[in-house]
Amino acid sequence: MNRTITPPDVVVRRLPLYARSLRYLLRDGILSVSSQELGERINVTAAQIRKDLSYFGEFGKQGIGYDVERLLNQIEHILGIDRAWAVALIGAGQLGEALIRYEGFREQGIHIAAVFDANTQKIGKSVGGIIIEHSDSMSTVLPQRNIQMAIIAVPADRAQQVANVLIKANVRAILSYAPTVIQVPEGVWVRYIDPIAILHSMTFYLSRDE
Amino acid sequence: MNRTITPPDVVVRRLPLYARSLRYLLRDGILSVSSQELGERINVTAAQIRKDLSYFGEFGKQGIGYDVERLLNQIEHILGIDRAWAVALIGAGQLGEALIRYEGFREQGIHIAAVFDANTQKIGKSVGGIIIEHSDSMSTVLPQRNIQMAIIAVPADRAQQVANVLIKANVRAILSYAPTVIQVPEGVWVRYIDPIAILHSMTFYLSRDE
DNA sequence: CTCAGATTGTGTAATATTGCACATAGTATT
DNA sequence: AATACTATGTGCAATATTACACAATCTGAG
Repeated sequence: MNRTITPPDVVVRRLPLYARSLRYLLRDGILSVSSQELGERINVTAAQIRKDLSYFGEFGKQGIGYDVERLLNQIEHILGIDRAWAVALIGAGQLGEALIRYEGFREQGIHIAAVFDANTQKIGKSVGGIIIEHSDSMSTVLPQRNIQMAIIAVPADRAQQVANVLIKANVRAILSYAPTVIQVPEGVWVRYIDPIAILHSMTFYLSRDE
Repeated sequence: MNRTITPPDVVVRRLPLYARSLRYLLRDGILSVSSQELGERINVTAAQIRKDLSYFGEFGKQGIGYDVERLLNQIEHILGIDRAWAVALIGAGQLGEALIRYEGFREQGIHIAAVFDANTQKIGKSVGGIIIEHSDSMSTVLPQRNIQMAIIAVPADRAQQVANVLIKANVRAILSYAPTVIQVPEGVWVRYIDPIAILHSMTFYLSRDE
């Protein structure tokens, strides 16, 4: 029985994809789905889906499959996304502004609750209904608003300093758009969005066979 | 000897990180680096770096380490990023515009050579010096300009259709920002940028210990 | 020219991840 | 109530990835 051991991170990373696919099924009025069908939609084998889910419990019915709405609710509960999360955004440049205006975050329970920038010109300015605050106020504002998650959208050479402040202010999950690896202590999670690295890894295959 | 077998994709994905770190070292005037030092900067073990590189050749000197500039050049050559790549961008919305204006792409040899949108209101408009063209012209324009790589920045429900057209037009590498899995035939590479999925996978750990 | 110190490249072991395949259990049909 | 289907949950096998550890090799000092 898998349920007794902690799920590998690869499994945790797939759960949001399962959840999203189930949301689309639900929207399309599909009430029931098999691991086979779900897998075909997201290019994951049926066995993998079943095994992944087995880390958290038994959610299907033999001979039938999964109740879409029920499984979605269960996964959302497992991930803790059955509630909204307050997130801080650091860096209100081109990218930062685009992120603030992106509707997808709020729709999926990601609530940008604070925006910080180091440029005094920008402080007090409102973007998408949110007032930009000065970076120096991070360490007081973050604990006040109980923010545990942050998005870094500053230049690479400032990312580590920003992360250090975040960590001191008890932020424990960071999504960084800065093209540099951030050092964090045990217990803090960092993930990266790195389009250039992705494109550069694909050029390998394009170069190869031509 | 590793060099005789094709490198696993995990290895290929790490190469751009090695390259970037080397670029930073070079910029800082550091001429030589050991696998140990390089690894500490990007949180990869020294053995992993050495083994990864061994898929492509021998680049270091025993007792010394690696010549930063030389290794960087070699990796850039392996990845095929020692030249510029023409990339198409599909979708000139909020996100698309931010991507066009992002300097990082051009600096790293990613040359946005065409921008398409389905909205006739936007056609002919110039963004960041590039004229937006109509999506219908993709199938003729892409082969003309010999574009093999594309970035999808359209809503989820249009992503698959766009991908289909791209593939017909011989695009073989796709970076998609749309929150949905795209089906592609053998020989076409797809990767995703999915900040919501990333944040949702981190909330798992935050929920867990509180 | 020899020795000490450093660091690579890699065979092999260890670990992690994925996939197979089947007993089990549910539904539908007759 | 028996049979035929279907699809789950999971033990185990297969594969993939990472880490270890050491012989080989380079440099520099004396």
